[in-house]
Amino acid sequence: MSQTASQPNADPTVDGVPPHRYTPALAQQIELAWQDRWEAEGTFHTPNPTGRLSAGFERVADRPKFFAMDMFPYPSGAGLHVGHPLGYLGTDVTSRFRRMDGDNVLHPMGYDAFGLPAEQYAVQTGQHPRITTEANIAAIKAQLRRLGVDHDDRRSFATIDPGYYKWTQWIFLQLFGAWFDPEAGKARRVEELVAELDAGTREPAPGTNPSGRPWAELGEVARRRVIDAHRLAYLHEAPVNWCPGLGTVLSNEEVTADGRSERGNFPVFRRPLKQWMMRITAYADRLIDDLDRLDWSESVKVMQRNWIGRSTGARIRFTVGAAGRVDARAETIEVFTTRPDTLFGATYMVLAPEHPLVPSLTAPSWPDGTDPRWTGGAATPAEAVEAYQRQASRRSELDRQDTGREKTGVWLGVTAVNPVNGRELPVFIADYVLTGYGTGAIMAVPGEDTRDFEFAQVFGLPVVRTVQPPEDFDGGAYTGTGPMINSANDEISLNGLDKVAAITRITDWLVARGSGEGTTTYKLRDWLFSRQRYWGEPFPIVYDEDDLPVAVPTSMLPVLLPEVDDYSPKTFDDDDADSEPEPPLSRATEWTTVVLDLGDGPKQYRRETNTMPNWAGSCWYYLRYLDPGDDEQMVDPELERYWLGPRGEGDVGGVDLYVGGVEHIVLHLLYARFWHKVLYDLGYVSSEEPFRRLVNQGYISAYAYTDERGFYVPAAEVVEENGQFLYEGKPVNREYGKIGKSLKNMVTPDEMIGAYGADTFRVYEMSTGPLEQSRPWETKAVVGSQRLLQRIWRVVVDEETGAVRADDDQAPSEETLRALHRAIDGVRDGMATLRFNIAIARITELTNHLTQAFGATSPVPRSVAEPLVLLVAPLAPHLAEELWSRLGHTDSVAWAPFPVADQQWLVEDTVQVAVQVNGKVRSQVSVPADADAAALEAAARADEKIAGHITGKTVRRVVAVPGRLVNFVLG
RNA sequence: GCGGGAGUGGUGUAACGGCAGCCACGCCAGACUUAGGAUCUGGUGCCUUCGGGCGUGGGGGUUCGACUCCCCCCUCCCGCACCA
Repeated sequence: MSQTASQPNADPTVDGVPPHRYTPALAQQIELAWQDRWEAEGTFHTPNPTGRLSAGFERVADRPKFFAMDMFPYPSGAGLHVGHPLGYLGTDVTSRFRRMDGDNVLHPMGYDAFGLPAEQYAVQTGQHPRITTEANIAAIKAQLRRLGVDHDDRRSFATIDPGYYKWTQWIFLQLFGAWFDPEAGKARRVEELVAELDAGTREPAPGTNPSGRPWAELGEVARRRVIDAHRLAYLHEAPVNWCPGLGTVLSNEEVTADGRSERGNFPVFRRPLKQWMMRITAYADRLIDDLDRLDWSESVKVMQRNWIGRSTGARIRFTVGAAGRVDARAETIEVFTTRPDTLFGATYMVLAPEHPLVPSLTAPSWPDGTDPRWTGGAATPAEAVEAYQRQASRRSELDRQDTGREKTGVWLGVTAVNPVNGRELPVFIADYVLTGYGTGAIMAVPGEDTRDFEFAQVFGLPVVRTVQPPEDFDGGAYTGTGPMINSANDEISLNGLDKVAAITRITDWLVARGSGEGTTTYKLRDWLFSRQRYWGEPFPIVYDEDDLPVAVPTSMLPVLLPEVDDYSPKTFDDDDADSEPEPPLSRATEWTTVVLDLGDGPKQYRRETNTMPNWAGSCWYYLRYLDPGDDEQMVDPELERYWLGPRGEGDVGGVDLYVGGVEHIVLHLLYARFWHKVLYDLGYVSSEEPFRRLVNQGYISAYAYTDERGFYVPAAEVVEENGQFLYEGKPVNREYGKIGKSLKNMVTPDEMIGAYGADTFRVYEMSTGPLEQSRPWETKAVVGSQRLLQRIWRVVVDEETGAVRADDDQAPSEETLRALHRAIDGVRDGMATLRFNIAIARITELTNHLTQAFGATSPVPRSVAEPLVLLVAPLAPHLAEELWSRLGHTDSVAWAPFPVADQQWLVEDTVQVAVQVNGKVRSQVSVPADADAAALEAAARADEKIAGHITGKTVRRVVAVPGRLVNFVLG
């Protein structure tokens, strides 16, 4: 452990420093000794109610359980900076508090270890990623241990352990072996689907049976394809971001606005590839609805709701009219709209450029007199369409969503018919309509939609208003509310109705005519689950002679990651858009081909060579903490019920406190919730949600400084003088940002622990604000926390003699008792609400009171000294253990009962009450705490200053709140 | 643009609708010291003619009373962003 910072305190042997002062050197000594003892004695071993980790359960059997957890770290090798431990310390303080207060506390820690950084390092060095990963894990473990966290080390694991990813693969097989029954609203096993199809009680779901022939007439291979299309984990040909230069597909987040890879700046192409997908969209409703049952912040819930993006509306079908078309074959364009009420205002239609109907709808030629703005300057619609499609395909998804761009598009040369009024609507393609959302086609209502209005302006299309705008409306699209207008035909009128009523009426009309129906769509897409990478979980899937996927039997798990010579995917010429991904595993030829007996004799199979994404291992790790050594099952149902089960009717269950960064709000938490719900449906877990209470800890940033050239200078060496910041005597400019090497403002926990000890570091981090709040780091302020711990130490230990100052016989004064119980009350409040700053402030007040009352050497009543040590124990556990032991206790303070405030000492006998005149405080009077309003008023009137204010005036009203204040309202 | 959150001393923050600024950093003074980046004690919102006045981003409102509740505006942070 490096100790680069200089110690601010003198060595204890130097003259002037008392020999038994709590110095950083002594803190180090105490901390290391207690960390060894905790480990040797298994102080933080949490007993399970049953199974191999159940030893000692009888000690905690009557306690309520409490499961506290951090988002586990990815061991990057870059090392921790002072911002990283914030959340870990928050759960640590909470778990220590809950243990002392009588809970059976589970507080484990594991490591998310598959992933790209280790693989890239392996590609560069040729070293196996496991080696660097394990070294990084060891480094983080040592840092966490040095912070004094109370993790149960027996429950630790990494996602790369074969004993762990065996069960990640097993969960994949559960998803592969299940389908979503929309009637039941839940996942069921594929065997049940087959049985219902065989029995004729169920038809294949829409889109799963391309041949359209009845199930009974399908051959075996065709039937398997139908089944495979139902599965929650399924293969799907989908457009992905293929980057030949990197040899891999990229997520949307990894592609820049100009269509290149964020890493390496290689061209990225949208191309269809067969990939594993997870049918998370089937769970969209439950993922939204169950948010209401979670103890999460509203902002996180809103983000998840937005990501899922549920919107209700209607599908409406338009038949394509005759204009310009020679082959009069009828086509139907289906659109999705949230505003079917505005159907009378539709004046044109737009398809996404990639819409499958585009080729068949494109007219052979432009009709005479076609507006030149509609043709894109092309001689025929086909040429215009081709040019426009090419242009659109070169734009990345991100770029297409840039709202500032002027609307573009071309006319297909045809019109469709508005079912409500027979109006002929020209059909365009335009890239402001997205392929993946809704039906990839819209009815355009420029009167009430901003985007459609913009397009209509550019292309000279008519605008029909169907919602009455207010008097002062100044044009453009009116998206507000108002009565419907211009919306009637022979059969139906919406005029005068409000939006909700109009939607209901028009939808009923469309349904009756067979032209549409109410529906719901989602922004959420199914989860792309394949990666062309080495350092991930292999799929437990092989392909047979029909090239169809077959599950590897559970008995053959785990499918171990094979050794390879080269960890990189095959890369191609940067612009080779037609190249095929070739994952690293595909080159492990002895591995990819395998002979297995899957029940019908030994046959040759080909293994899946993609690996799972990084999210897989983090989707379910909370379940594995319950017993990571279990080789028989993913999780013992009895343990799951105990640690995660619902606490009562309607309760979702789950981890009691989950702390982590905001960056995982959407993807990780959504994916984990999805898997958990599948496991719930299939009967493996009793809880409906994985994380009952979620807290996002704030970030710690730090000041950084630039010189006159704009270069960053080492922040640690900048001094402040008279409000100016100087580096080597020259003024520098102060900025504020992420802690790290690039801003030269890195501060590590190791440095702080070296300079002050872990307890001081813990107290400082916890004292700077509520856990959720982001905050600046300020090294110079750490000393305040050290001073506090020194004063607490001094309350118990005489600095000169080392003798314990606790006095068994002395009774504390009433004033001291009040200070103590106020502190207990406040500390409990702070602990329960994760506002550790409050808890520390109350501890400081008590300490300051004791320092004043008893000086540096007088005996301190044991009945006050001991509770003080207990109060600070969750925050500064090493210091507390040492003092607790010096006070004569042989057991760890970690299991000592947390003090309970006595109400008697929380109420005062007499209270100071403010006296206001016209709402302004003019005086204070001292009255008995139980004085009623009349007594309060009398005391206030008797006060000289008040008498001076009210004599000769008319007192119109007197407000007297017992225990609070008196307010004279003058007339 | 839409949605969410937040604006309080020099700084981090604290205040069941009831005395704004607890606690800490910093700063000022003192004690102990050869010394102080140690420790301890006291002071520290702003203005002031020393009576007091003004203060929680700005403006309104509700109330006897508003940092707190309501409306409008400003600023900052976060998320989403042509999602039909």
